[in-house]
Amino acid sequence: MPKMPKSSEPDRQTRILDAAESAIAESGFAGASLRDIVQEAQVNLATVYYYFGSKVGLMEAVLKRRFGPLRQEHLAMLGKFEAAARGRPLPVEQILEAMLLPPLRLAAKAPAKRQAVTRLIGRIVTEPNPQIQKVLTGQRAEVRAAFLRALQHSLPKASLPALLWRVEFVWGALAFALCNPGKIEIETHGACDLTKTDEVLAEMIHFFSPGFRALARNAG
Amino acid sequence: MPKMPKSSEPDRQTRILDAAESAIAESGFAGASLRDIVQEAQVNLATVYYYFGSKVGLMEAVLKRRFGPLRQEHLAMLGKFEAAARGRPLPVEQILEAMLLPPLRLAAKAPAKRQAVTRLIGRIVTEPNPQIQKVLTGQRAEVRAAFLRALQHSLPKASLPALLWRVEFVWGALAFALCNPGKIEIETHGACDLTKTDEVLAEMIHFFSPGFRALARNAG
DNA sequence: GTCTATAAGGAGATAGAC
DNA sequence: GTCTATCTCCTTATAGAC
Repeated sequence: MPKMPKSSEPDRQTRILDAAESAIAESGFAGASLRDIVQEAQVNLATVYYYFGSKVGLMEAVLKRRFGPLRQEHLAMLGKFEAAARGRPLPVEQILEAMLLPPLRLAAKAPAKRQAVTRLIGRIVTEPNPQIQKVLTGQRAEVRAAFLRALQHSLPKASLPALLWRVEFVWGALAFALCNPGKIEIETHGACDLTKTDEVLAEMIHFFSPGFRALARNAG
Repeated sequence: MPKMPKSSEPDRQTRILDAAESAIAESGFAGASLRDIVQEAQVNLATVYYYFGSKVGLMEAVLKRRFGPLRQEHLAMLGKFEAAARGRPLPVEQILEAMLLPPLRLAAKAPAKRQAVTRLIGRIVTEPNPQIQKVLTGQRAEVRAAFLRALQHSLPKASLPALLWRVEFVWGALAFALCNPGKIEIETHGACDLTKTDEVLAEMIHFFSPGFRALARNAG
């Protein structure tokens, strides 16, 4: 049975992953240095190599820790809705909720970690490095395919490119909102608050669903 | 009269800016190294310091070269539509066109530079470094304010937060689509092609305008 | 598992010759 | 304006003691 320290700090691997997440958020994957990371995590430099093998290994572990569970939540939520619908098409509002709510919940975490988690999303989205991308493209494709299937079922008259573009646009709006934590709040003088998950979710669903429903009428 | 070499390569400053743009696209602001940049630009390391003073100075120059003109195009296009409307509210489709077309045009540049330019947009969007952000926040605020005014004029019943969120969502969808050049094309097996500016513009306008128009009816 | 010590090279920046 | 040479510090990574 692994140790569970009664109080204070998490174990070394977790501290390293947390620190790495912060460093990536601040400086990107290439700019994040192991020395900054081990200082913040209060571990020795060699500890990183013992647990993660290399810098790339650590980066991959950082991504897997967050995005593995996220993928599962996406598929689980969509599956729950589909099971309840018993083969009938889902309303686009439900499909959007299954797309948006898991990442919004992830972003509503404890304030100390919130900025690191959300900015990590932004760093990934814009990272062309193949070694980093490879960790995520597989599961991204799986999640996108699931949502695309649901949308095609609900909007049979819509063309495939129209749906593909719209899925990209929704991901983009979400990623952009998430990866600028604090900035949107400041620039809108508090009118927009990303931590109010329910409000943001409602706003996004109200904004996007008419654009999807328009595809039900004409061939899009 | 400054030299204009008859053929071949642009001048040193331009070569450095181009190379820096590529390096930022690949590795981010922190990860881009001057040594990689000068090698690609085929200039001596000291040349960077002669023309740009420091790494930060070079980064700022890279941003200003692209985003100064972009801001002007945004305001010019919106102003043109508003002049033609003579005080009457603009259709949301026109406001969206003025938001979307200038960046889409920028992204449709010569193939060699296209990826660097579009990924630069992504890198900026996700960069929390204050020194980098400071270069852009001012003009971003000006452009956003202009579009917000136009939207409030066209949709007087809409609440301010509803409009602010929607503007963020549109920017996000655009930035996300732009900063993944090539990836969307591949993942959709060619169904989505970012270089077809007119198609992408039409797709985005069709997707977003119903969500704005919905605000004309109810208080959003 | 955790540490010290160190290798081997890359980083930004500058002085000074031409 | 352009270049060489160099300073100083930081980088990833590893060998080996405990």
